[in-house]
Amino acid sequence: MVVDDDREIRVLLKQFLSRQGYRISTAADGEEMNKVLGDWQIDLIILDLMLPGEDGLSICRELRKTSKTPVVMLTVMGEENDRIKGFSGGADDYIAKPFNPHELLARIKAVLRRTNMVPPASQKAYDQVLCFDTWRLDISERRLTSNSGTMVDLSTAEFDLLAAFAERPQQILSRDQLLDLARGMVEIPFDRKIDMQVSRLRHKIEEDPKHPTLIQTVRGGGYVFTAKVTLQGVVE
Amino acid sequence: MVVDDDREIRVLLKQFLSRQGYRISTAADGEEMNKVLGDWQIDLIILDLMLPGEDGLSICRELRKTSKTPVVMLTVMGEENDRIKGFSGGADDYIAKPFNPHELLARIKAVLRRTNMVPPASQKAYDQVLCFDTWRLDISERRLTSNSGTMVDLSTAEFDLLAAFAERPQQILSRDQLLDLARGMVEIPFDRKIDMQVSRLRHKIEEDPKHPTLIQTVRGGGYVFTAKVTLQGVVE
DNA sequence: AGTGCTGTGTTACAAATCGTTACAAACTTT
DNA sequence: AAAGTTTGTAACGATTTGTAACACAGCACT
Repeated sequence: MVVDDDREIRVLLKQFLSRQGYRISTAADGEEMNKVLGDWQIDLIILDLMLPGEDGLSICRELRKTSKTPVVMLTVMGEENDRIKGFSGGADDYIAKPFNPHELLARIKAVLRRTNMVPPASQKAYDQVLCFDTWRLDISERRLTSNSGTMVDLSTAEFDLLAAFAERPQQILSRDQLLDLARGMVEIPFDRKIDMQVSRLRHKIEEDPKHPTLIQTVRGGGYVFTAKVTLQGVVE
Repeated sequence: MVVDDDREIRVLLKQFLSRQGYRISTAADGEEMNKVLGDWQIDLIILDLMLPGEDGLSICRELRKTSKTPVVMLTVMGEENDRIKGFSGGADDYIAKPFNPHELLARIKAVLRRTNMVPPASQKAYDQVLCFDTWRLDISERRLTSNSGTMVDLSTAEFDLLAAFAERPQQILSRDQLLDLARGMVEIPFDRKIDMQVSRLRHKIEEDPKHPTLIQTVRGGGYVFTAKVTLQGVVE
């Protein structure tokens, strides 16, 4: 369960973690959280420290009196005191916003393992290879190769951006969405980070970066990955 | 968690108990122990009675004021008074040095059972050989061999790091997590230990350490073991 | 068609992060 | 005790990422 007053975070975490095989409930505050807890068996709670009304820390403390459900606390970057307080409130782990969803996933898995709960099905979800144009993008091996077999060095940001695109072809993705999907970050006004990364990625994968065919610009809207993407599962 | 000023005991107990399926943090004195307790959920503390600075007995008494974490006290052979003092300080059990690690394990299990905590899954899970790329990693024999049968010398740290990776493939592991998983240590700010160990390990297992395919860097996130890992169980 | 405004692409450079080298300290083996 | 090995630290180099500024493209209005 994801407890955060920021609707965008709730929606995006639900989408991301659902794709990893988890079933996600969401709540905007402590009251809603307790209602969900009353109705559903919850294996782990991702709880924002800064909530309106009752804050995450006291919610966590109250929860600890009656429940052993593991808690991963979302804090504000750099607040070491909040981190320590989170643990003293009974949290099992913490992660600072802005965060990379993959790191959150790793922490969730670690916490569940620590509490002897079985992660969802397997890592098969990660054994996917996405094929487009003359490229093969291996998500679990974090590798891009051309059809002829030669590997292209992609930086962390470039790989994550390309993965976000390839997983959602033919959808216009705003800069805000791309930042969140690829980097787990929140956009600030007039932010040009994504434009820079798109330009760099185009230089690595487009035949003619000045006239891109894979990643196309939607003026005022963001970018769209227009390549036809096919999923090539790896047979075991 | 193992609290003992004797580094040898810390390392050996960590290795032995890790092989039994426990995750071990270590501390050299009470101050370090409290730091670890502030950051991590600890199920049981193995605490040496004779510590520099504040002794184990008073550490245990202080701990008992704020925590129910079970404590197994390490005492000196023949000190009946220490044994009695240990219990009066709140220890849950004691064992005299020099001790048989298997007896310590039995006492740990007994204490955990008494406090209704479930030990981790069976130790069968640890009689395992993990295969990836052209390598075979034997966890219980602590050995890495190539598919052609030649052995590679790995130092303790290198082996533990590789095991941590191979047991959690496709998951981004932060430096903090790696330090904990592989070394039972807590990261200090701007710590580069893991980076150094990763570099050394890459030189031993990667085909081209400058363009690593097994251990990949996630900038700002840590490292991820992207090799496909298969479990080859050892037939009993 | 011309003009002005807004949005995007690119370049240059600075900042941040990670990889490597060298060497010292700690540990292990002979 | 000496030699060998492992680990950690500091500093420098390499790579990645972000920012700012300028150039160019697209769109709306006249």
